[in-house]
Amino acid sequence: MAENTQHSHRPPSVSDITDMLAQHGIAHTQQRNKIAQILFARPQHLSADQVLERVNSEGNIASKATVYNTLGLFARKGLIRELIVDSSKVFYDSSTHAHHHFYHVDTGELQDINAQDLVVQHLPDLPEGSELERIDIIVRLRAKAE
Amino acid sequence: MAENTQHSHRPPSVSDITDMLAQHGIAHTQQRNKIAQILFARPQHLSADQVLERVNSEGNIASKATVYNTLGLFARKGLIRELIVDSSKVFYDSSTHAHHHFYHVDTGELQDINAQDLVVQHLPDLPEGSELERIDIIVRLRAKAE
DNA sequence: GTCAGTGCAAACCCTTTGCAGAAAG
DNA sequence: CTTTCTGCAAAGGGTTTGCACTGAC
Repeated sequence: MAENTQHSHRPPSVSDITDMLAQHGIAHTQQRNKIAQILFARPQHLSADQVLERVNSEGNIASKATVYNTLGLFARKGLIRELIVDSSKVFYDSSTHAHHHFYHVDTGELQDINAQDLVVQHLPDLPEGSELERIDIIVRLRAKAE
Repeated sequence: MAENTQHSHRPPSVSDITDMLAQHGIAHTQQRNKIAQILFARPQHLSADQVLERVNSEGNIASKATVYNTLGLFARKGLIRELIVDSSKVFYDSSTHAHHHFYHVDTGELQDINAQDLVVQHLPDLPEGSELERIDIIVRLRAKAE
């Protein structure tokens, strides 16, 4: 049974990937499969450039345009999450469940914070006519100056 | 007495601006003064482009390079705060006191949330060797689909 | 055969930089 | 005078796009 999802911490099988794409209404192609395999190998935060590099690390699988287009598609379809943390590039998070992030400003490294470890006490009333999309919490860290 | 600061909600006078720059170790020039006047006229969130436009709305005061350089300088010196909210551009917040933001994803509009209206219940232990720089909370909103 | 997906290169846009000239003290 | 700041234009870097080609049903 193909019950792995992007929430699992075990690498999904090829058929899990196929199912995952299908469930989100995404046609599967060689390139999309490979990109999904890389993303969902484990919970991680990758830039488009890093994905491109890994996709083609063992042969030419996908072009830059396809990687960008595919990451955008996956994000729109809810398979992955765009993280806006750094003004110079976007990161893609292969975990979409509610959680937050440490961001090491010196290294550019991202690290998960479990949702239950960082709870918002009381959300203020939302402005008229708007509804909540999501709450992003970024805890910015720097190397400790001893 | 020039007691207005960027925390005030009353537009600071010219001499307040001069003092503010001096207190942050920034030499004052015609361009920097004008940019500061625009930023601190009221608490607001402006992109570099918006600042550029306003600076030159009544005559050529500063070039694009100067506006970018000055905003970067002000942010490094702590007069203003860089907001990373949108992958396409940086916003500068003329309020540096602790507070958070609503972000209307449809319109790109930013709105303040008072720090006391959105409290983090318990911060998880920070990773070894790191110290807190700051916590950014962005409440992303979309137009309500009625 | 049809239509969606892909690849390439060029375009884009925000931002940064190099360097010569201007301004401030 | 000397040093810092400014302006211009060009370069930079991540991302998007136009369009012809490919490939899957």
